[in-house]
Amino acid sequence: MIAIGEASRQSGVGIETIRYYEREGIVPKPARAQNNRRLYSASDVGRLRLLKKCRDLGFPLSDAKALLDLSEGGDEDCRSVKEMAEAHIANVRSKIDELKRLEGALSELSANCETGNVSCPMLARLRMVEDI
Amino acid sequence: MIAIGEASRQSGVGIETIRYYEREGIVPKPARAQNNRRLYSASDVGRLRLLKKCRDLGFPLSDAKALLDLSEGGDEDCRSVKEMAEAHIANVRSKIDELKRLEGALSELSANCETGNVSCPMLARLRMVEDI
DNA sequence: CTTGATCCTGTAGTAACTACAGAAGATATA
DNA sequence: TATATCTTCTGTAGTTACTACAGGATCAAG
Repeated sequence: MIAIGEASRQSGVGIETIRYYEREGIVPKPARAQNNRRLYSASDVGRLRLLKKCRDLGFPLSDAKALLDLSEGGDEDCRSVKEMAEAHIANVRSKIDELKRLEGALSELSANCETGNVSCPMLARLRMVEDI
Repeated sequence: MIAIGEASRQSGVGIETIRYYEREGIVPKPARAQNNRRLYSASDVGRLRLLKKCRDLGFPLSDAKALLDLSEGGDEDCRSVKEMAEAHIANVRSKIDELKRLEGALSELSANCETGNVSCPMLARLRMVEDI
């Protein structure tokens, strides 16, 4: 059983975030030592690591929690996992598209901007762009 | 001079958001009718549209405000505009990369998940992934 | 025994909105 | 004219997912 700092190091989840997950009921309340400090087991750390991975993959915390619950439940309903993942993939793809268009628009704007100009043509363009 | 609902329609900025921008000092306080309702001019709407564009391009509100101020100021300092845009482009590019890796990881996970399975292999994988 | 690291609880702040509640005025229809 | 439905007003609180204190207790090392 390890303290919260070590659990944070091993899981990659910040100390304050671990306590926040506990407050929100995302993870169960951990054991406590006589001195009232939180004590984490290997499986507690495992839970935190799974949460971290889901969050890094961009799942909202609510989905991450659902995934965690499924993974605890034993009778994991594969369909809902797959559905969640696929909805999320679609999401990610449209975000990529959006950002690509954005990148194009921005670099075009920036290219037209000669450093040193007093009246900035980039702002002028910005005022007119319709096709973002 | 138009009411806030019409200004919202013409600018694409939500009514509550317009009032929020006003509270935060992002846009100047508009004129008021005798009945105390806000009245917007064409240039008020123009300001809102510029803000909308900046926000759609992903600039944080603080940058959007700076851009707006520059565009009002007449003596627009082109350099700071260009710098802002370029910092933002770098940002956008790294976000795209991140999302692409993410998309790969997710679709690999999802592909390994046969709908109907009781014990979901995707969750098993999720528990092990290191290379996000 | 003192220093510094770690931990505790509880509260408040962050970004950028969004969503009410409750009241007043405006517009359209019967 | 009465009624009903919109739109707007102010002010406050909620959202997401943390992050940052403040003020105090405890622990480990020298």
